[in-house]
Amino acid sequence: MISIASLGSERPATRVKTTRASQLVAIIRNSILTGELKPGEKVSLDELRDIHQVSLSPLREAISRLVSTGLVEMEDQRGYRIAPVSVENLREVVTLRATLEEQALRESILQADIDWESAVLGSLHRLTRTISHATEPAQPAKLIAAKAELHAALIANCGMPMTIALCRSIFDLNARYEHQFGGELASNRDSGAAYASIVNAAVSRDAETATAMLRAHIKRSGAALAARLDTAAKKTAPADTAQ
Amino acid sequence: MISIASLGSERPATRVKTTRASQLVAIIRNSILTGELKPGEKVSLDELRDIHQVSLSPLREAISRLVSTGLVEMEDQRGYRIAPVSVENLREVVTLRATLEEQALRESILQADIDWESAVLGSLHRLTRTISHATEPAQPAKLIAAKAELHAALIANCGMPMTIALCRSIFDLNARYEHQFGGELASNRDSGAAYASIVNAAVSRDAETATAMLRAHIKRSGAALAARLDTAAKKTAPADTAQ
DNA sequence: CTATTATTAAAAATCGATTATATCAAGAAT
DNA sequence: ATTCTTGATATAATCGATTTTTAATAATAG
Repeated sequence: MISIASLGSERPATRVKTTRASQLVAIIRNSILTGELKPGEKVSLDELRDIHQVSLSPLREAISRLVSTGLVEMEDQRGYRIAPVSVENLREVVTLRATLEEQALRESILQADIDWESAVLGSLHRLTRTISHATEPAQPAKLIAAKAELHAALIANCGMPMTIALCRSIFDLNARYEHQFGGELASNRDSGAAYASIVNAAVSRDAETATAMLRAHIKRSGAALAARLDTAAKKTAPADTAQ
Repeated sequence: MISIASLGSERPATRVKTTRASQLVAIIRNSILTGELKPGEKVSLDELRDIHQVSLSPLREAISRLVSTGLVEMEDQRGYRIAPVSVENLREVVTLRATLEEQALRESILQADIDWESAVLGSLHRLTRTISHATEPAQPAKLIAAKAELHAALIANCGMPMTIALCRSIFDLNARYEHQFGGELASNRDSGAAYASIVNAAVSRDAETATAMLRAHIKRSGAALAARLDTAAKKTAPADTAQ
């Protein structure tokens, strides 16, 4: 039954309506992940208000939600700042990722069904194609998005909603470091093979192999990021004591 | 160099000034933990606004922060509700607690120093005395607070701030179930002994024993809660299909 | 000249009111 | 009688302005 009213321009067919706060969360999150908003930088609410043409209420709401993901930090009466990056933070992020994703993947495999396997293989395919198409090193965003999708697909079947949300947040924290160091094709092709092995073990319902390889992969890529972060830090500030 | 100024009363060791939003977080969190605000219940912002005599801005801010701890759930355009309780949720909470606290405790022990050991033993003492004083079964709040303090002390030395914050949030989610089922003295005395063993292993820097016992303790008390939750659910709604 | 206190400008927090959305109830049409 | 539409009401989301707090600067006493 299609009514006249539903054909009007007032209401779009699909439910695209969302709150300003939710839209802002997505936009600002992306700005942080891409480094447009730099780590450690103070968040100027006035400035963001101007840029996105919104009032303070939804903006505060959005920032508040980003605080809960760890991308933004707050201090009472002193406002917000983009969460800083550091080797210590990266280490913790990698440790948490390894632990939580391992546990979630194991549970996903235990409850494996055809829908889940299909989704995982689909995500692997997208990632593989994204890697082979990525001859441009200047476009890491799509690659990271494809990785995010695969990681999410792997753990989606674990039946633990909080764990899934946590893994997503922590993946974002990790992604910020990956964005910072651009796309290095060599390591990407390596990780493509690694992902294929992990997925293969997962759909074969070999939980031990799959979780061990996932953990190893997270640790390995984390170590590579840490090494690059360390050299970058030494280059930009060889003997920095102030600030 | 100790200046006169630093000896004045101007600067307290901890920050005493807080925002209304932060005060509300503490108050409402407590209302949820004690069950005053019931699981699954819709959060009436107007009502809370009336009760606490504040405007919507700090109230929304506070609720928003509680969403990030998992105590409150939100849906766009449809407001907030107190996170419901369920055996599935309890299982996930216990799983997450066991995993995260185990990892954090191991790291704490690896970096052990005298300050940390002293704080842990202090917290154990407080918990022990709280248990022995708790002849009133109607006062589980103090007991839970003492447990929270000890758990926090155990992992405080791990050097992973996000993990510490996560553990605190998840402990709260677990505490809600404990509040629901009051203080059962027998199990409390048992857990007193268990805690003593854990602390003993921890300060002896026996990470393997300490973490294994902590994990076992979390799982065991979680299983006890699950059993009681299950019987309670069957009692109140033997054949509940609606709602 | 240094250190403390007063002044002021910027930013955060909060408020009261407005706008948009969803839920519920009643009536009309099939 | 049941379903659909329409209107009324309640609640969520947002706005612009006000109050409070902090940070920076100037003034002053030692």
